[in-house]
Amino acid sequence: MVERKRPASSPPLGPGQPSSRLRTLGATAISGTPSSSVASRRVHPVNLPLRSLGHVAAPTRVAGPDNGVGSATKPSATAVGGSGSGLKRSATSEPASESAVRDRAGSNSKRVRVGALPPSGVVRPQPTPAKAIESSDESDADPDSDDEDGVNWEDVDLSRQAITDFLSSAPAVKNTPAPLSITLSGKDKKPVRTVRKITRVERRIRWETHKMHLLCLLYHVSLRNRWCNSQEVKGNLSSLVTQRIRKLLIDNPSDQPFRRSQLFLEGLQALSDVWNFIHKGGDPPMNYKQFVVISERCKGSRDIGAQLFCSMLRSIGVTCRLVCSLQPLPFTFSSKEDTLMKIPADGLDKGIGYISQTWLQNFRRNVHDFRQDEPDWPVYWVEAWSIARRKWIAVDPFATMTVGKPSFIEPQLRVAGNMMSYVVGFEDDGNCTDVTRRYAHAFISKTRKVRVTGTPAGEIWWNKVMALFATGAHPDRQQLEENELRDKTLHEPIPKSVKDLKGHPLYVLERDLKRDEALKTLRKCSTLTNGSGKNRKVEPIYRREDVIKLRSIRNWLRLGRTVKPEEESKPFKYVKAVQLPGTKLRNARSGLGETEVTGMYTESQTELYVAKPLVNGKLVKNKFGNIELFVESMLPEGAVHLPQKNIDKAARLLEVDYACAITDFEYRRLGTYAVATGIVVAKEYKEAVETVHEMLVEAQDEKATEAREKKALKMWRRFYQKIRILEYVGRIPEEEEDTQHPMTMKASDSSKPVAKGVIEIVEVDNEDLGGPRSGFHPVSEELGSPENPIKKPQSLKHRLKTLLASPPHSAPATKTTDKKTAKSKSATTSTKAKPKSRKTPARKTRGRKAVIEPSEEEEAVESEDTDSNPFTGTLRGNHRSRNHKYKYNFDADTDDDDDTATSDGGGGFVKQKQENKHTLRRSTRIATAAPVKYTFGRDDDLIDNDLIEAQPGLEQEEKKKKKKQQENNKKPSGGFFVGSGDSSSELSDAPSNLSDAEYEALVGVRISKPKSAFGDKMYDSSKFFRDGSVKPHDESDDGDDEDEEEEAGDGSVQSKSPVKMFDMLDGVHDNWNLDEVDYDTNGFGPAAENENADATVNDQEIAGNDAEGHSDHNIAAAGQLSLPAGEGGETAGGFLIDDATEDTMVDSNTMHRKEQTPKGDLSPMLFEDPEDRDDPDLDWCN
DNA sequence: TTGACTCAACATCCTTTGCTACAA
DNA sequence: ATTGTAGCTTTGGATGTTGAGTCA
Repeated sequence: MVERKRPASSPPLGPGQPSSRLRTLGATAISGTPSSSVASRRVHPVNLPLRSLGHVAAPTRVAGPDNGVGSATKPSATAVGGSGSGLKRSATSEPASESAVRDRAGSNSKRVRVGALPPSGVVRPQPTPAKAIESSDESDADPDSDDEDGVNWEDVDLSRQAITDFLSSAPAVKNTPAPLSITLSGKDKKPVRTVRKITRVERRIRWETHKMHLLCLLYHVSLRNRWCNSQEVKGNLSSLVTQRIRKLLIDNPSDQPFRRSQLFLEGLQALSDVWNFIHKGGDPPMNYKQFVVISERCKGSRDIGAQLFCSMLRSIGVTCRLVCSLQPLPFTFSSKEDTLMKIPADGLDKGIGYISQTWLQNFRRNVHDFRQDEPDWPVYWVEAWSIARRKWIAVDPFATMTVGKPSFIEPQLRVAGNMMSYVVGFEDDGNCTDVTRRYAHAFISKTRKVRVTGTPAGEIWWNKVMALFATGAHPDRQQLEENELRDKTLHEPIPKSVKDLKGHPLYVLERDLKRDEALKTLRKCSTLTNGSGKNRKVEPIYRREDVIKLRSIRNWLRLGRTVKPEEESKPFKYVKAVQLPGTKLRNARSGLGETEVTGMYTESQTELYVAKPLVNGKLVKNKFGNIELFVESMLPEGAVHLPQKNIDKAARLLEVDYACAITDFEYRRLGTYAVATGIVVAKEYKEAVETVHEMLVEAQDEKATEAREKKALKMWRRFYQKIRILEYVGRIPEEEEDTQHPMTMKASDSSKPVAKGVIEIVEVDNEDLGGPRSGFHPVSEELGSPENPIKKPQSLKHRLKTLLASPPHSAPATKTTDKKTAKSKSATTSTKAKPKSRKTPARKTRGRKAVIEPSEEEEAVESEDTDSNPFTGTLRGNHRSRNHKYKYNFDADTDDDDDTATSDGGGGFVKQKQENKHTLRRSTRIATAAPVKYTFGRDDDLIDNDLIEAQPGLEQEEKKKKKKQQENNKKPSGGFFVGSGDSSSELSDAPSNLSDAEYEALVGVRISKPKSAFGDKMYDSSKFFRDGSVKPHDESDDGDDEDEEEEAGDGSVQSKSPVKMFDMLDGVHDNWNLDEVDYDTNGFGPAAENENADATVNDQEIAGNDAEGHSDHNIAAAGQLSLPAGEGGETAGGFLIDDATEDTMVDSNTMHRKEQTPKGDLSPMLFEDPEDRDDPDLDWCN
């Protein structure tokens, strides 16, 4: 019935079973230690099948009509796990009565049915599977709580009888409809052998448990060793040592060494004979006091005896070690382990496939009551240092009763409860030494395999552990011992079995050679004879040192070596070729046949790879246009490897010959792909390329800094706005609420002020207050509604267009600007096609791709670019080409388009570099000043124009600023506009928690003083809101602008009667103005309306100037405008620079910046970024 | 009883130079 | 229209390892 074999009652596996003695003693250390927690984890899976049942585990296990295993096992497990106390009960009612199990199973019949579900593929109606599964899920709703609640693994009866009864019962299984017989009844077919699955998790658990147990045991021995040093204990024991024995043991340097050695051994033997009253059996866990008591009574186990023996030796001054053969739980799996139950390993319980009875018992039996008879081999003994022989003498006074015979101490077989795998000796100073090699007969071939040191990682771990206990107090002694142990290991006999030879570090069978291994010489050192009679086989055994590593040509190349030409036809051996599917496919496509075999070569058949040198200063690349550089020695002579990221951009910019350096390969689904790390260039270009690269990086950093500053400013701004709003709403006098105030409008959604609504406004607008126009916008724009999703990318565009069509105060300028922009765009488009018509720019190589040199045509285009007017379409039209050449990236480290890009001067590298250095230096300033100029809050094009417009002549500027200042004195300098001049004044004068100086301190930029955004015009907000909230337009426009998107998003409406906003602005009130006012509120006041008009002119002028020959109008413009500020400080030409000129300066800088940065980077920072809403960093602002 | 052998199930090694959608 | 880049998806056969089971 039971298909899965469970070994007949066999004693628990030796290796897995800790010594009872050690266990007893170790219980102190182990009980309640992680070991037990692991144990509980191991037991806990008993509960898991419940969950597994829902998944109906392993059909293969649920096999056959008489395949009781699958069905029986699982339901059993179910029952056990289902109750969570099933094993408990069976433990108490020993053996578990069949009826009890039946009852349990019967009461859980639903589960059992689920567990007995047919395997997948069997067409069989499943009785209420959902319910069943649900049921099982319910019952296993909280496996952890089960664990906590009560499955105490220590209470589980793991006796063989109980388990057998338990497993063989499970009547519910018998009563279960036989779904299993349908599918897998193979009549007389031999049942398929089921192989126990040992999952990786399970293996890992054992491995970790093993290590943990080792640590516990080590600590335990360490503790006992310390107790042995106790004066109390030593005092109790020293009286047992007779004078004769003392005389024998105490070294007399005047004697002959041999005699001294003999006397010492005699003394040890004599002392061993003193003590023979140690009883058999285990010791309960004890504390130090009990240990002292035992030392007085001299009654205890052999383990205690050995410890006291050690103490006794120390009491008379003999240097000795307390030696212990640690018995950790094994990490290996043995077929002789009595498997308790199989637990279906499904997706959830993967890894906990089996519970080993033996394994668990090893925990259980830590209790001294479970002690068995003493084995014949010790777990504790002593090593005494013979001064005369300069050697450690093993003394086992109680088990083997030997002195100086270490080979007697290892158990001959792996007897139950005593496997020698780790033998450690603790000296009186606590120094611990691993002395396993002294006692293990076959340390390399056998013992090594059951130690963690069998793997490199394990070796490292063990060395670390040993280092913890090492004092290094006696290096000479340690060195002597190490030599002795190494010598012993090297002289271990050659194994006489295939098993022991496998993986042996010194010897090898030819059959065990791996695919890429070979014997360089057939130097036989022994033979292995197998079988008898006609099956007798004799195999030669070779030395491992004769094994050499072979590699294919490609793999040697990976190591920087190439197969000698004369050896290529003579591989050391052939192996079957391995090709990836992708490679196969490629070969098939290209008509290449599959290679059947691969030649493998030894290192002696190879030589150092020497890359082809440069030819005429050009790198010799492979067919992919790259250079393979798996090791540095593969670098061509005269070339250098520049591994910096994205440095190829610099090389392309410089138009120097370079090649991507292929340093590795990635293996992916569809093939292997080269990994390029930097580039290879001729040495002479190194400095230039690196310099350019540094500049690119610098530009990138600037960009990042700018973004950071923007973000910081944004956060402060939101915070500041809210504070101001709060302050303001707290200050609005009752009478002022009669005014048509947007806030009150918003609160009441009518023109009637509602005093209490003010507070509500703040709350309602909580989210949107953080927006760029927080609280200063028409309600209709501020809040979205469920019907009107926030994100309406085109609405702003439309709005702006509307604005531009009939702006209240700067319509001509705006129109002009718009036209110009359109014209520019048009020109851009038309001229962009120009290079394309000539030739499509070569696509930038991407790592592995070959580098395509620019053609002459492109170069011609490039030269045209140089001559082109920076503000003409020609330039823009060639932009892509230049972009390809990274002309603009040089400055801004971006490849993005820039429609307002200006000429880079058209010079060569040096010139370009110098100019750009200047530019970069300026751009730093520009970057910091950039936030200020973004106060327009319009489309990028508009901004551009504004910025351009804002570069008037100084004279004009001066006048304008003066005028504006006057306006500022009259008008509210910030905040939104309200109908009442008084109230606006109230608002504008509202104290701010953040001064401009604070802003400056924060972001390191100079902030212009607030200006009036409205000039002399007074705005009637009631007009604005006369039709209630407005809904932003949602027209299909380009929608490119994120800011527009943002505006649209903010502009979503909660209004009941949305009206197209801009249609009713009457050219007086527009959102733009509101924006401006809002920005003014924050001290980022935009140019006044007149400015806009003037600026347009100035823009044209500047453009004209540029057209007349400014190679870098930015520099010119900036120089023109910024110099006074830089030199003259705050004033220049009699007006405040921070008020007006600085704005202008910023504008000019913005122009400059814009030409360097992609369009997207020009997002007005004072527009709320859509992402801000979800940005946790900004949450505190809300 | 032990070890060789086979089987089964995984784990690991070996291989060794794109494509596409989308955003700018 | 062009170009840069993120993301895709995680091969699959051979070999090696380990434990179960059988047999000599």
